[in-house]
Amino acid sequence: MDKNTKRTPAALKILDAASQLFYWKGIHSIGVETIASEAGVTKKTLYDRFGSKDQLIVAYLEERDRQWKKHLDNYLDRIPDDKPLQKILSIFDALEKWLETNSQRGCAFVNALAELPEASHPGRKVIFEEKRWLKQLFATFLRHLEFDQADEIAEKLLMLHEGITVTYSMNLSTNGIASAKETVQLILNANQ
Amino acid sequence: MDKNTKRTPAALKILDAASQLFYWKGIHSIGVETIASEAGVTKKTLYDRFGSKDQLIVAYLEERDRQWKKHLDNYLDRIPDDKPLQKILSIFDALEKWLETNSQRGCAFVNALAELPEASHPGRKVIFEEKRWLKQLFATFLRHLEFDQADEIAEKLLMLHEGITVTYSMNLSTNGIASAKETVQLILNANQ
DNA sequence: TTAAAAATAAACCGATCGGTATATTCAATG
DNA sequence: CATTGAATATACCGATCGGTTTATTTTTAA
Repeated sequence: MDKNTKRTPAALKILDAASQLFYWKGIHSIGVETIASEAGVTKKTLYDRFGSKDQLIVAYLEERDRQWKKHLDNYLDRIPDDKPLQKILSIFDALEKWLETNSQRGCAFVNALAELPEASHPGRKVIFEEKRWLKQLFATFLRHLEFDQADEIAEKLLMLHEGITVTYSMNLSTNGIASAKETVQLILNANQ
Repeated sequence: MDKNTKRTPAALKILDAASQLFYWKGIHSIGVETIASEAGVTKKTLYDRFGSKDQLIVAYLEERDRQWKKHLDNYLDRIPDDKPLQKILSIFDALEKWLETNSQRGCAFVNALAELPEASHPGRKVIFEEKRWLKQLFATFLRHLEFDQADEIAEKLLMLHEGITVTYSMNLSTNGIASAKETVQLILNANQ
């Protein structure tokens, strides 16, 4: 957000176009030429603002991260801080809505990781950090609930989170994510 | 396998090289030139045997499917047919070993789907069919166990299966897949 | 108002992409 | 032994890749 206010109008259009194209068509199948023309902008402008395709990829991932966290906050903020159980459940509600509106092609981070095998690519840091962050968010709420082994349970919840996303994108979750939420309840009940 | 016995030696070398390169480097970042040279073979031979890169991609996915099912059978065959519960659990044991030895970079099918956005690409059929098959395998064993709603529970198990794979590839499953197996037990106990 | 930053326009670069052509050699089988 | 399928070697194709260059115009702030 701080980062976005300092972006020029053309940079915003580029990031917008790149986000859609990268997500829906894949990172490597889309060329900078396509992104520039889709954004109604010159390739020169793209390179002046972002430096390289790799840096644009990083910006795309960071922006996706920002949007997901903003979306998630809309859900978390409605739950009072003394209801950590409901906070956890609301993460899955947020995910459900997110999948319906922004993620018909699966998790942008998982997909991007598939296309970024080089250990040194800076985009990978963004991806790993995003998942680690979510796991820690689960763990924090679990600790408030005074669960033993908060980290272990957080791991299970994260697994579910990722599993839903994959199956949803393959049209294998026939009941929306209701199945997943039942399993969440099961895990929480079992360890309390 | 029937398909593999009729493959020429060069075709086998090509498929072998392509499988490794596609899985570890991604489908679009690897060119046919690289595959041919890695296989110690001419590009002409590659095109004589596989026709196009897209058809080679399909062959790669079919071969991966064959190998996973063969690996899985090694586990399932050890369990007698009148123990469907243990059959289900052995699927997750098979997955654990599979992840350790063949899947450090996540699920080949999920990754490939990320790179094949076009609805008409024949590789997508292979991918969807693989997941649908696994879900049905779960459902079959659950029906033998006389579970109500075998399909719904199969869905939950598939979610776990996919979730493990994702978190494993991101080094987020600190206890191997022990956490996942606990959740499997939880699901099975809850619905019996 | 004026100077700097941002954006346009368009040509250009070497490298690589997937795929083809032609001509030659090798290996197996009837 | 002859035929045929498989493989090699190599040059080539147009298209596209990510990225650069130069020159000009527009926008924005001090």
